[in-house]
Amino acid sequence: MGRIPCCEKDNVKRGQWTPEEDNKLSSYIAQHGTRNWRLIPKNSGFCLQRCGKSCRLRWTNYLRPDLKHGQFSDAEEHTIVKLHSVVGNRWSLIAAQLPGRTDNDVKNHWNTKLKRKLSGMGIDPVTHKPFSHLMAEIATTLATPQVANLAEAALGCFKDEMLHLLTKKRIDFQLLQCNTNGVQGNTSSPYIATKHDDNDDTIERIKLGFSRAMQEPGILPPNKTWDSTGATSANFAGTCAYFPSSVNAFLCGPSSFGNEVALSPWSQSMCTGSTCTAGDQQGRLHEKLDDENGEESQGGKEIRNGSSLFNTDCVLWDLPSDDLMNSIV
DNA sequence: AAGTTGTACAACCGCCGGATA
DNA sequence: TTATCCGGCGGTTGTACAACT
Repeated sequence: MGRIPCCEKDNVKRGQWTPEEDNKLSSYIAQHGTRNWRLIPKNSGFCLQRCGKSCRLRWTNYLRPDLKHGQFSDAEEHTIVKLHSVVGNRWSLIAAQLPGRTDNDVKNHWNTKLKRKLSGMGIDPVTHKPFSHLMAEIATTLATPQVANLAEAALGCFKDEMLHLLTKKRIDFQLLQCNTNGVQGNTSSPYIATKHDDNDDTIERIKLGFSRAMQEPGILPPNKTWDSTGATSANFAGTCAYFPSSVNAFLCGPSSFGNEVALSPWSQSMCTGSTCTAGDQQGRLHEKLDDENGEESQGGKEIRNGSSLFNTDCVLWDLPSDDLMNSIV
Protein backbone atom coordinates (compact mmCIF):
# COMPACT_ATOMS: atom_id res chain seq x y z
CA MET A 1 0.00 0.00 0.00
CA GLY A 2 0.94 3.63 -0.21
CA ARG A 3 3.44 5.28 -2.42
CA ILE A 4 7.12 4.87 -2.82
CA PRO A 5 9.26 7.37 -0.92
CA CYS A 6 10.29 10.52 -2.75
CA CYS A 7 13.98 10.09 -1.99
CA GLU A 8 16.58 8.29 0.04
CA LYS A 9 16.55 10.33 3.20
CA ASP A 10 20.13 9.51 4.12
CA ASN A 11 21.52 10.20 0.68
CA VAL A 12 20.49 13.81 0.19
CA LYS A 13 22.57 16.93 0.48
CA ARG A 14 21.51 19.72 2.80
CA GLY A 15 22.43 23.30 3.43
CA GLN A 16 23.20 26.09 1.02
CA TRP A 17 22.65 25.46 -2.66
CA THR A 18 25.60 25.94 -4.99
CA PRO A 19 25.35 27.78 -8.32
CA GLU A 20 25.90 24.45 -10.05
CA GLU A 21 22.92 22.94 -8.29
CA ASP A 22 20.84 25.99 -9.12
CA ASN A 23 21.77 25.63 -12.77
CA LYS A 24 20.86 21.95 -12.79
CA LEU A 25 17.52 22.59 -11.20
CA SER A 26 16.71 25.54 -13.45
CA SER A 27 17.67 23.58 -16.53
CA TYR A 28 15.53 20.67 -15.58
CA ILE A 29 12.50 22.80 -14.81
CA ALA A 30 12.94 24.74 -18.03
CA GLN A 31 12.71 21.45 -19.90
CA HIS A 32 10.19 19.51 -17.87
CA GLY A 33 8.28 21.96 -15.74
CA THR A 34 7.37 21.56 -12.10
CA ARG A 35 4.85 18.77 -12.35
CA ASN A 36 6.50 16.25 -10.10
CA TRP A 37 9.09 17.38 -7.59
CA ARG A 38 10.03 13.97 -6.37
CA LEU A 39 11.20 12.95 -9.83
CA ILE A 40 13.53 15.90 -10.29
CA PRO A 41 16.47 14.69 -8.19
CA LYS A 42 16.20 11.22 -9.64
CA ASN A 43 16.01 11.94 -13.30
CA SER A 44 19.08 10.99 -15.20
CA GLY A 45 21.62 13.58 -16.18
CA PHE A 46 20.91 15.96 -13.33
CA CYS A 47 22.38 14.10 -10.38
CA LEU A 48 20.89 16.45 -7.82
CA GLN A 49 21.42 14.96 -4.40
CA ARG A 50 18.54 16.93 -3.02
CA CYS A 51 15.16 15.96 -1.68
CA GLY A 52 12.28 16.88 -3.95
CA LYS A 53 10.92 19.04 -1.22
CA SER A 54 14.17 20.95 -1.07
CA CYS A 55 14.07 21.42 -4.84
CA ARG A 56 10.59 22.81 -4.67
CA LEU A 57 11.53 25.26 -1.93
CA ARG A 58 14.64 26.40 -3.79
CA TRP A 59 12.63 26.99 -6.93
CA THR A 60 9.63 28.70 -5.39
CA ASN A 61 11.59 30.88 -2.99
CA TYR A 62 14.64 31.78 -5.01
CA LEU A 63 15.04 30.57 -8.59
CA ARG A 64 11.65 31.38 -10.06
CA PRO A 65 12.24 33.98 -12.78
CA ASP A 66 9.25 36.11 -11.79
CA LEU A 67 10.55 36.77 -8.29
CA LYS A 68 11.56 40.16 -6.98
CA HIS A 69 14.73 40.09 -4.95
CA GLY A 70 15.03 43.73 -3.94
CA GLN A 71 13.83 45.55 -0.87
CA PHE A 72 10.15 45.83 -0.09
CA SER A 73 8.61 49.11 -1.18
CA ASP A 74 6.55 51.26 1.15
CA ALA A 75 3.44 50.22 -0.72
CA GLU A 76 4.27 46.56 -0.30
CA GLU A 77 4.92 47.00 3.40
CA HIS A 78 1.67 48.82 3.85
CA THR A 79 -0.15 46.05 2.02
CA ILE A 80 1.43 43.41 4.23
CA VAL A 81 0.45 45.21 7.41
CA LYS A 82 -3.09 45.77 6.24
CA LEU A 83 -3.59 42.21 5.12
CA HIS A 84 -1.96 40.86 8.25
CA SER A 85 -4.48 42.76 10.32
CA VAL A 86 -7.19 40.85 8.50
CA VAL A 87 -5.81 37.35 7.96
CA GLY A 88 -2.98 37.06 10.48
CA ASN A 89 0.01 34.85 9.74
CA ARG A 90 -1.36 33.43 6.51
CA TRP A 91 1.71 34.30 4.56
CA SER A 92 0.73 32.52 1.40
CA LEU A 93 -2.48 34.53 1.20
CA ILE A 94 -0.62 37.76 1.80
CA ALA A 95 2.12 36.88 -0.68
CA ALA A 96 -0.49 36.10 -3.30
CA GLN A 97 -1.40 39.79 -3.28
CA LEU A 98 2.20 40.85 -3.83
CA PRO A 99 3.45 39.87 -7.28
CA GLY A 100 6.97 38.53 -7.22
CA ARG A 101 7.05 37.95 -3.48
CA THR A 102 6.94 34.57 -1.79
CA ASP A 103 5.37 33.62 1.48
CA ASN A 104 8.87 33.12 2.85
CA ASP A 105 9.86 36.65 1.80
CA VAL A 106 6.80 38.12 3.41
CA LYS A 107 7.24 36.10 6.56
CA ASN A 108 10.90 37.05 6.92
CA HIS A 109 10.20 40.71 6.27
CA TRP A 110 7.41 40.71 8.80
CA ASN A 111 9.48 39.01 11.48
CA THR A 112 12.59 41.11 11.00
CA LYS A 113 11.16 44.55 10.30
CA LEU A 114 7.45 45.14 10.24
CA LYS A 115 6.65 43.49 13.55
CA ARG A 116 9.25 45.63 15.22
CA LYS A 117 7.97 48.75 13.56
CA LEU A 118 4.48 48.18 14.89
CA SER A 119 5.72 47.32 18.37
CA GLY A 120 7.82 50.43 18.37
CA MET A 121 4.70 52.44 17.66
CA GLY A 122 2.98 50.89 20.67
CA ILE A 123 0.84 48.59 18.54
CA ASP A 124 0.56 44.90 19.17
CA PRO A 125 1.63 43.25 15.89
CA VAL A 126 -0.72 40.33 16.44
CA THR A 127 -3.96 42.15 17.09
CA HIS A 128 -2.95 45.49 15.54
CA LYS A 129 -4.29 47.25 18.58
CA PRO A 130 -2.38 49.50 21.00
CA PHE A 131 -0.72 47.60 23.81
CA SER A 132 -2.48 49.73 26.39
CA HIS A 133 -5.82 48.96 24.79
CA LEU A 134 -5.13 45.26 25.13
CA MET A 135 -4.08 45.57 28.75
CA ALA A 136 -7.27 47.42 29.57
CA GLU A 137 -9.40 44.92 27.69
CA ILE A 138 -7.88 42.05 29.58
CA ALA A 139 -8.15 43.79 32.91
CA THR A 140 -11.83 44.60 32.46
CA THR A 141 -12.65 40.94 31.95
CA LEU A 142 -11.12 39.86 35.23
CA ALA A 143 -12.17 40.10 38.82
CA THR A 144 -10.01 42.21 41.09
CA PRO A 145 -7.99 39.33 42.55
CA GLN A 146 -7.26 38.11 39.05
CA VAL A 147 -6.10 41.55 38.03
CA ALA A 148 -3.36 41.34 40.61
CA ASN A 149 -2.27 38.08 39.05
CA LEU A 150 -2.42 39.65 35.64
CA ALA A 151 -0.20 42.46 36.79
CA GLU A 152 2.26 39.96 38.16
CA ALA A 153 2.24 37.92 34.97
CA ALA A 154 2.50 40.94 32.72
CA LEU A 155 5.40 42.38 34.63
CA GLY A 156 7.07 39.02 34.44
CA CYS A 157 6.86 39.31 30.69
CA PHE A 158 8.06 42.86 30.67
CA LYS A 159 10.78 42.48 33.23
CA ASP A 160 13.57 41.57 30.87
CA GLU A 161 12.77 44.48 28.64
CA MET A 162 12.50 46.83 31.57
CA LEU A 163 15.84 45.72 32.92
CA HIS A 164 17.39 46.13 29.54
CA LEU A 165 16.08 49.62 29.20
CA LEU A 166 16.86 50.69 32.69
CA THR A 167 20.44 49.51 32.54
CA LYS A 168 21.46 50.33 29.00
CA LYS A 169 22.37 53.53 27.31
CA ARG A 170 18.81 54.65 26.81
CA ILE A 171 18.71 55.72 30.40
CA ASP A 172 21.33 58.27 29.47
CA PHE A 173 18.88 59.93 27.15
CA GLN A 174 16.36 60.21 29.92
CA LEU A 175 18.95 61.61 32.27
CA LEU A 176 20.02 64.08 29.65
CA GLN A 177 16.46 65.22 29.18
CA CYS A 178 16.05 65.76 32.88
CA ASN A 179 19.25 67.69 33.23
CA THR A 180 18.71 69.92 30.26
CA ASN A 181 15.06 70.93 30.41
CA GLY A 182 13.60 69.46 33.56
CA VAL A 183 10.44 68.47 31.78
CA GLN A 184 10.71 64.85 32.77
CA GLY A 185 10.89 65.70 36.44
CA ASN A 186 13.69 66.34 38.80
CA THR A 187 16.83 64.28 38.76
CA SER A 188 16.14 62.90 42.17
CA SER A 189 13.33 60.76 40.82
CA PRO A 190 13.71 57.30 42.26
CA TYR A 191 13.00 55.77 38.86
CA ILE A 192 15.61 57.72 37.05
CA ALA A 193 18.22 57.50 39.73
CA THR A 194 18.28 53.71 39.72
CA LYS A 195 20.59 53.38 36.82
CA HIS A 196 22.66 50.33 37.67
CA ASP A 197 22.52 49.55 41.31
CA ASP A 198 18.88 49.03 42.07
CA ASN A 199 17.18 47.08 39.30
CA ASP A 200 15.18 44.82 41.53
CA ASP A 201 13.84 47.73 43.51
CA THR A 202 12.80 49.44 40.33
CA ILE A 203 10.95 46.41 39.09
CA GLU A 204 9.21 46.10 42.42
CA ARG A 205 8.10 49.70 42.19
CA ILE A 206 6.77 49.14 38.71
CA LYS A 207 4.92 46.04 39.78
CA LEU A 208 3.40 47.83 42.73
CA GLY A 209 2.32 50.70 40.57
CA PHE A 210 0.85 48.41 38.00
CA SER A 211 -1.07 46.43 40.58
CA ARG A 212 -2.43 49.56 42.18
CA ALA A 213 -3.45 51.00 38.88
CA MET A 214 -5.25 47.86 37.77
CA GLN A 215 -7.12 47.60 41.01
CA GLU A 216 -8.15 51.23 41.18
CA PRO A 217 -11.94 51.20 40.62
CA GLY A 218 -12.06 54.69 39.21
CA ILE A 219 -9.54 53.86 36.58
CA LEU A 220 -10.77 50.57 35.25
CA PRO A 221 -14.46 50.00 35.96
CA PRO A 222 -14.80 46.26 36.42
CA ASN A 223 -17.65 45.76 33.99
CA LYS A 224 -16.86 48.47 31.55
CA THR A 225 -16.63 47.38 27.95
CA TRP A 226 -13.81 49.00 26.17
CA ASP A 227 -14.94 51.17 23.30
CA SER A 228 -12.61 50.19 20.56
CA THR A 229 -13.80 52.93 18.29
CA GLY A 230 -13.40 55.74 20.71
CA ALA A 231 -10.43 54.64 22.74
CA THR A 232 -8.07 57.41 23.58
CA SER A 233 -5.21 57.88 25.93
CA ALA A 234 -7.68 59.38 28.37
CA ASN A 235 -9.00 55.90 29.01
CA PHE A 236 -5.68 55.00 30.41
CA ALA A 237 -4.53 58.28 31.81
CA GLY A 238 -5.14 57.27 35.36
CA THR A 239 -3.14 54.13 34.96
CA CYS A 240 -0.32 55.98 33.35
CA ALA A 241 -0.15 58.36 36.25
CA TYR A 242 1.28 55.62 38.41
CA PHE A 243 4.39 55.15 36.33
CA PRO A 244 7.41 57.18 35.41
CA SER A 245 7.23 58.57 31.93
CA SER A 246 9.57 55.95 30.57
CA VAL A 247 7.30 53.15 31.71
CA ASN A 248 4.23 54.99 30.47
CA ALA A 249 5.73 55.04 27.03
CA PHE A 250 5.44 51.29 27.03
CA LEU A 251 2.40 50.52 29.12
CA CYS A 252 0.35 53.37 27.77
CA GLY A 253 1.71 53.55 24.25
CA PRO A 254 1.56 56.58 22.05
CA SER A 255 0.16 59.86 23.32
CA SER A 256 -3.05 59.12 21.50
CA PHE A 257 -4.29 56.24 19.42
CA GLY A 258 -5.04 56.24 15.78
CA ASN A 259 -3.61 58.97 13.69
CA GLU A 260 -1.27 60.63 16.11
CA VAL A 261 1.52 58.36 17.02
CA ALA A 262 4.17 60.00 19.12
CA LEU A 263 7.43 58.18 18.78
CA SER A 264 9.52 58.92 21.78
CA PRO A 265 12.98 57.44 21.97
CA TRP A 266 11.55 55.19 24.63
CA SER A 267 8.62 53.82 22.75
CA GLN A 268 10.77 53.38 19.69
CA SER A 269 13.14 51.14 21.50
CA MET A 270 10.65 48.90 23.21
CA CYS A 271 10.10 46.37 20.55
CA THR A 272 12.42 43.46 20.94
CA GLY A 273 12.55 40.08 22.57
CA SER A 274 10.36 39.58 25.53
CA THR A 275 8.22 42.57 24.75
CA CYS A 276 7.09 41.18 21.46
CA THR A 277 6.54 37.85 23.07
CA ALA A 278 4.36 39.46 25.66
CA GLY A 279 2.41 41.08 22.89
CA ASP A 280 1.91 37.74 21.23
CA GLN A 281 0.60 36.27 24.41
CA GLN A 282 -1.78 39.13 24.88
CA GLY A 283 -2.93 38.81 21.34
CA ARG A 284 -3.69 35.15 21.72
CA LEU A 285 -5.53 35.84 24.90
CA HIS A 286 -7.54 38.48 23.18
CA GLU A 287 -8.42 36.09 20.38
CA LYS A 288 -9.39 33.49 22.93
CA LEU A 289 -11.64 35.92 24.71
CA ASP A 290 -13.26 36.85 21.44
CA ASP A 291 -13.86 33.22 20.65
CA GLU A 292 -15.41 32.64 24.02
CA ASN A 293 -17.72 35.54 23.43
CA GLY A 294 -18.89 33.88 20.26
CA GLU A 295 -17.40 36.50 18.01
CA GLU A 296 -16.06 35.30 14.71
CA SER A 297 -12.79 37.07 14.24
CA GLN A 298 -11.68 38.54 10.94
CA GLY A 299 -9.59 35.47 10.50
CA GLY A 300 -12.65 33.29 10.57
CA LYS A 301 -13.97 30.75 8.13
CA GLU A 302 -14.94 33.05 5.33
CA ILE A 303 -11.53 34.62 5.46
CA ARG A 304 -9.76 31.31 5.41
CA ASN A 305 -11.75 30.05 2.47
CA GLY A 306 -12.01 33.37 0.96
CA SER A 307 -11.71 34.30 -2.62
CA SER A 308 -13.42 37.56 -1.71
CA LEU A 309 -10.98 37.96 1.06
CA PHE A 310 -9.54 41.28 0.16
CA ASN A 311 -12.66 42.95 -1.04
CA THR A 312 -13.62 43.66 2.51
CA ASP A 313 -13.92 47.23 3.67
CA CYS A 314 -12.92 46.14 7.13
CA VAL A 315 -9.53 47.72 7.56
CA LEU A 316 -8.67 47.16 11.15
CA TRP A 317 -5.39 48.90 10.87
CA ASP A 318 -5.80 52.37 9.62
CA LEU A 319 -2.79 54.46 10.38
CA PRO A 320 -1.64 56.83 7.70
CA SER A 321 1.01 55.14 5.63
CA ASP A 322 3.52 57.83 6.49
CA ASP A 323 3.25 56.98 10.15
CA LEU A 324 3.73 53.35 9.42
CA MET A 325 6.60 53.74 7.09
CA ASN A 326 8.66 56.04 9.25
CA SER A 327 11.74 54.13 10.15
CA ILE A 328 11.79 53.30 13.80
CA VAL A 329 15.44 52.66 14.28
C1' DA B 1 41.93 44.57 15.86
C1' DA B 2 39.16 41.34 18.11
C1' DG B 3 35.13 39.97 20.21
C1' DT B 4 30.18 40.60 20.72
C1' DT B 5 25.67 41.61 19.28
C1' DG B 6 22.21 42.46 15.85
C1' DT B 7 20.15 41.78 11.26
C1' DA B 8 18.59 39.58 7.10
C1' DC B 9 17.26 35.76 4.81
C1' DA B 10 17.87 31.03 3.07
C1' DA B 11 16.83 26.58 4.39
C1' DC B 12 14.94 23.09 7.23
C1' DC B 13 11.31 20.92 10.22
C1' DG B 14 7.00 19.20 11.33
C1' DC B 15 2.24 19.26 10.58
C1' DC B 16 -1.95 18.94 7.75
C1' DG B 17 -5.25 17.88 4.01
C1' DG B 18 -5.75 15.65 -0.11
C1' DA B 19 -4.16 12.19 -3.33
C1' DT B 20 -2.88 7.64 -4.38
C1' DA B 21 -1.54 2.71 -4.57
C1' DT C 1 -10.59 0.94 3.27
C1' DT C 2 -6.28 2.15 4.74
C1' DA C 3 -1.53 3.23 5.01
C1' DT C 4 1.52 6.17 3.02
C1' DC C 5 3.19 9.96 0.22
C1' DC C 6 2.99 14.66 -1.88
C1' DG C 7 2.61 19.40 -1.84
C1' DG C 8 1.78 23.33 0.77
C1' DC C 9 2.07 25.94 4.80
C1' DG C 10 3.78 28.34 9.00
C1' DG C 11 7.28 28.15 12.56
C1' DT C 12 11.97 27.84 13.61
C1' DT C 13 16.88 27.51 12.98
C1' DG C 14 21.43 28.33 10.84
C1' DT C 15 24.60 31.29 8.93
C1' DA C 16 26.79 35.11 6.64
C1' DC C 17 27.45 39.72 7.14
C1' DA C 18 27.22 44.32 9.35
C1' DA C 19 27.40 47.24 13.20
C1' DC C 20 28.87 48.08 17.55
C1' DT C 21 31.87 47.96 21.80
